[in-house]
Amino acid sequence: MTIRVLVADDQSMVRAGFRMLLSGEPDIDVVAEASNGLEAIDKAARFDPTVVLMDIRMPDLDGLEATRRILAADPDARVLILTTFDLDEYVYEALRAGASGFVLKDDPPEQLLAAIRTVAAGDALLSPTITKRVIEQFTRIPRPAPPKELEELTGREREILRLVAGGLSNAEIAEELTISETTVKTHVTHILHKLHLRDRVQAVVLAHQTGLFEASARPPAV
Amino acid sequence: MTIRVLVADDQSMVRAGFRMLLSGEPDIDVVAEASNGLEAIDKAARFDPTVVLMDIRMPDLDGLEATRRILAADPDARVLILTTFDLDEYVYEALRAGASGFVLKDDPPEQLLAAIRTVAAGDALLSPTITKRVIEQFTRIPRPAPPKELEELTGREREILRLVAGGLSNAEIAEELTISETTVKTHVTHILHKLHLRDRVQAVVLAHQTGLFEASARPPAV
DNA sequence: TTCGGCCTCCTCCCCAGGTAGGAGGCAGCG
DNA sequence: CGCTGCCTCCTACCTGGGGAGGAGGCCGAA
Repeated sequence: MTIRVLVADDQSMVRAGFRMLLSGEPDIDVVAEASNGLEAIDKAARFDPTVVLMDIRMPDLDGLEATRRILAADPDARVLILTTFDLDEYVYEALRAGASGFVLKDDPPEQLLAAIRTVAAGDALLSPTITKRVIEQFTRIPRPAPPKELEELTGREREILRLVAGGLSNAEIAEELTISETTVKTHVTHILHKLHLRDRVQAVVLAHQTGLFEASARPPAV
Repeated sequence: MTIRVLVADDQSMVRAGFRMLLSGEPDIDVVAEASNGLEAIDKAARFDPTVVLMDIRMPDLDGLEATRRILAADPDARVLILTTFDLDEYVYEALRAGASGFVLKDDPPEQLLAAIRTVAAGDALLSPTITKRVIEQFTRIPRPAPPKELEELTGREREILRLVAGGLSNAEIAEELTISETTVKTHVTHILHKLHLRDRVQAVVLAHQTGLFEASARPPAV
């Protein structure tokens, strides 16, 4: 099964470069090109590529917004962001927009190919320099002292609170912990009562002010 | 310049496997082995390896604590964490402990080799499946990296956002600013769209993480 | 003057989230 | 043994919040 690629970049030289690079790979086909965001959305819909290689800086509509819209239309679409600059803000933006990966145009060709295959396989990938920064972001932590009332929470409740503080909905939390949404609601209700809070929004505020969120950001449980 | 590797894993078969795998690489030498955390710390100090391949589950002292201590002794040390299960909830803890990367033992050999070289070069790396999870975690949560969109907010919108971040309901905000609740809703809707957020909960998370919520610290009444 | 951005307010509609109340399973403890 | 706390899940109900869409007034820039 060949990997169908859409190349979206406003510079024709870059597109040509990718065509050239990818033409040497038997398992990868470039099925379309786009020179701006709007075109990318259109072609993505019409050619249904396995992977969209997306530049960020493009006329008409930038790659980030284009990514958002493509993902909105087809949540299963995979977008691999290409960029020349390794500016942080774009990374976070891109990830939040739903991109599956982020590579630099001057990464070595084998890395680019590997990235395309990785993303096509449904995994995610960041180029190493980017990974490093993401990890650094992720890692730095403050930690004040928690109010004693927090201690009245059971282990499970604290776990739930952490996820609530991460901005997750009850449904997402349920999926995360593989329990029913009803159960999540029960826990949330108990948390609110114990902490004398009105709604989850206040719980988020409290969690962040006590540093509980940063202190214990937890991974998804697959 | 060859890459000097220390392999720390309690299973001798795993150590042997790595010796075998790495012996085929001219630029990589296994200079020492350790079968538990304490030994790993000791050998790391004595052999000064370029990269430490570290298992998490080990007797005496687990890989996370060993990583912390090695990093404490030598901040430039590079530790690449190995794990068997990709459900390992220790990913984040490992990163926080200062590990440079995280790979699965059953990743394809080329990936493992690439990981070692990447880490040796001073970059960071997560295996694709792990990256995917980190990203998922990362994306549903509005993240730091002050989104430039924050600047696109009008003065009024920012004012509203601050109050939202304080845990106030729309009605309370309306009263606070002596405008109608409808107007507040309109502003909130605009804020969410501009920042690409789903609901006010995520807005609160974002506001707190970007430090936007400084002055008007009005915690939810205990 | 016209145009666009901002602030204000409205209606109609839907759903996620919170409340109330109950219930079964399980483990630890006196 | 029975009691208690925790986790799990359920139904039924109501409301706050968010989406969509429209609208009028004010002000500064072109």
